[in-house]
Amino acid sequence: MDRYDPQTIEAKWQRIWEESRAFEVPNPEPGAPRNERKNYVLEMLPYPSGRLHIGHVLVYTLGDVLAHFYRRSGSEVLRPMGYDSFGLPAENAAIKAGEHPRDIVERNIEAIRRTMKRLGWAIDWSREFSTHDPEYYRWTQWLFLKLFEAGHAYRKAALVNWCPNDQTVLANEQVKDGRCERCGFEVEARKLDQWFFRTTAYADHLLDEMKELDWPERVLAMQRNWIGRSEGAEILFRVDELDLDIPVFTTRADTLFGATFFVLAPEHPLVDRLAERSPNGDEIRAYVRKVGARPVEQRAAGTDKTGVFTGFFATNPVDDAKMPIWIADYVLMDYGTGAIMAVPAHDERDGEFAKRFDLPIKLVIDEDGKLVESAQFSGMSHEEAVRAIVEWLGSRGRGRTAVSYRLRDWGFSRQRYWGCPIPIVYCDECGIVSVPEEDLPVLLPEIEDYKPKGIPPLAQAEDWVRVACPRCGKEGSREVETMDTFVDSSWYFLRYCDPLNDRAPYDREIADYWMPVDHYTGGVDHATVHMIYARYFVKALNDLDLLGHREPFQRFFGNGWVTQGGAKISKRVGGAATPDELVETYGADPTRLSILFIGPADQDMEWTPSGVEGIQRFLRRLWRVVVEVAELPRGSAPGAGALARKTHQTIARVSDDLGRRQQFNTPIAAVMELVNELVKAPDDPAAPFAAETAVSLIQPYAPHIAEELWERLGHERLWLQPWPEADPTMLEEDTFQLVVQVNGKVRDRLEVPADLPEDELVARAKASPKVQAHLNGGEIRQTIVVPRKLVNLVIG
RNA sequence: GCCGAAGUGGCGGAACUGGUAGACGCGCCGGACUCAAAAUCCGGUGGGGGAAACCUCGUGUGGGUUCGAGUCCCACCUUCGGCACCA
Repeated sequence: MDRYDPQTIEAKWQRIWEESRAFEVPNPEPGAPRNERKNYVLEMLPYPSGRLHIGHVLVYTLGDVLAHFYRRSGSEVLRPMGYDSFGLPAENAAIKAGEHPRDIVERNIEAIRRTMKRLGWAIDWSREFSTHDPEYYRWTQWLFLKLFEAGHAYRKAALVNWCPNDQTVLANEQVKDGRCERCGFEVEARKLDQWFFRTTAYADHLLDEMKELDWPERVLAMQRNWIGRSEGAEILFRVDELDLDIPVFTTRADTLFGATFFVLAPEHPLVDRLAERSPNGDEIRAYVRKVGARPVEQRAAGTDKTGVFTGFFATNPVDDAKMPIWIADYVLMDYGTGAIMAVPAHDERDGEFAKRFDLPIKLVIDEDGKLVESAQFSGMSHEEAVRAIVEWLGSRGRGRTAVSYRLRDWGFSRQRYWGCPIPIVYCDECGIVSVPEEDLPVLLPEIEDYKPKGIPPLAQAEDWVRVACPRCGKEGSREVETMDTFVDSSWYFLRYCDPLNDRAPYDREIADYWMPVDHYTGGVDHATVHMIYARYFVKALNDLDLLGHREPFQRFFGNGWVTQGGAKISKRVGGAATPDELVETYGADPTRLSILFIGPADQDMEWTPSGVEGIQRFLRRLWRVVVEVAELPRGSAPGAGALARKTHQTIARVSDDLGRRQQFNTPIAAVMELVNELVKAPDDPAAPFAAETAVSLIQPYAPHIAEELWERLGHERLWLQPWPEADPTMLEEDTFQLVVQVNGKVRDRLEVPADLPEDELVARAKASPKVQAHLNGGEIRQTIVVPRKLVNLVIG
């Protein structure tokens, strides 16, 4: 008998799958009815700034298991793959290596593809693309133009992180403790005109439409936090000297009588006017200039509060008290209205500020949470008072209920080279002009030096920048900023539906057929940014009538982190085993099984080689026993013995775990149990059935060995075989172990026929000598019978 | 501070709707095969007591509901994750 040799059989079956294009799936014919059996299985696409690591093996194997399971269960499965190949990490790696980012990225893609094929993942390779392909980003640009023309994309001045030493804009991730990650210089804030998508316009849609999603609660909670909807009121405060009203957002209208001063954000539009008319205008201007140079992220909590008095007063609408107006950087311009009423007694930050500048503190809520010193509202609870005060203000035209969000508009300009060019021309006459559709793609130009230095690198490509205005024909200049890579990944799942389309990003009918993604898998670290943006994109496209769906990802599975030696694996950690090394050492099937066997895939896990060794033992056992069974003469029907029942039970368990429970470790244990039983009884009439079933059930996890053994059992193309179905009548044993409890404690276990009536169960329970000993002749007050489980005798 | 998830043997983890706690695997112990080793196979393996039958304790802590709680309820502790000068 030959031994299990993973390398040989894996190469064999990978060649067969490739030659037969086993996992390609055709698109529907035009006009085809919607297929209820379609199933779009997708995992987040890899970022090719490096090679694959064990974390990828987990995600893509998990997707693979589902794809095989759903396909064999009768679904038409779409499972594509691509590469998120634009972006900063690739560009930084390129700068470091002195190479072109394209060369680095394409070399990595080659290596990643090879690794993916060695792991035997069942991917439809005919749909593969990279986001840096002009044929892809052409359509990224096209979609941008649609959004721009519909008013979803706009330009406004916004602060960026600026490193004065490197003369460049830094992404937030490149700023550590207020300093440039590379050179250590203190980061400054600079105001730049930049591109934004109006994600805030979708805040309520993003929130409300989450209800339809089949996502883990923790991920939904993350998105809710990120959107940060809070309900409160907008209240107008009068400034008599300036003859104007300043609106304020508050969730604590009940504390209005405790407001003792008023604060504006340094960027508030009224600040200039106040400075102009104020005796200490110079001081105000100096303060605003000073704090304005600090990035908003650096105005951190915990540091001493700073501020400046303007000399003006606002009037409290409830009691006409005069409140001094201050300017302080603890108030943020981009939340609420950029102005607050300060209630030092009941707000920690206002309290700190009041102590620092010796401002009055007025208590308006007592220990019982009731209002005091609040005129006719005194004695009310928090909820009552909020409602009553806002109503009172409303009747005088001084306030109304309002909602505020933490979510910001998505700033997607990047002052970098390696990204999708923004198809816009600036013209002195016409302003901001779209590049006409027929001129797409706007190709990323080749430039000498793409290192960042003060101006965006694309500005160096002068011939490229100078271009005739598409509208008036006079000389204009191209947009030199590029798009955030999250734009690329906000619609890639649509392109997979129709990746070769050269007339549109996708055919609407085809996208509507495959979408939404039925099963999305990826790291929870992308649960907010990427998955909020993708949801926003799909909703916006839906509103533009470019798509028939409003959500991209119906079901989401957030996989855990894989650690090795305690370190989180994101890049290649020294000493960590790579997927290629694992495949060479153990084989693809053992690697795939062991990563999913460690534990629940949605929790963090530690990868250790000892796990693979256990899996290898299991696969060798499987191999031996199946080959042994295959060589025996084919006997009679499986019958209804213990092994046949165990086999049906295993089918039911594995199917339920994969389909309903989304549990990926326990099916492996279930098949191991079955194989253990089979090893004990290879001569059982049900042995061939058990062997075939074990092979069939393990196929999604270990497709190579499964295919090889399937062939040896005299069949072919297991990957096309229907998923096994359990016979419900075979799931129950004809006897069961009756648990007998006395006062809830297990005292005996009796093997009894399954069809025994209840009174007989009780009779047998009482007859047990062990039970007798514990009954002690006492009177039985209550008898509980759980059919097919237990009898509990309660004595006094 | 607000929101969310999780605490079970030496280890990773099972136990789905309240009903035999510890499936499966790792490790460890003992045995078989072997000149020996590897591989493989068989048996054992939560703590305490007992020669044994068996008894007893046991799922982060303290209460509660229930005939019965790892599972439900209340309070607390710890760990991890998200948000956070967000008014």
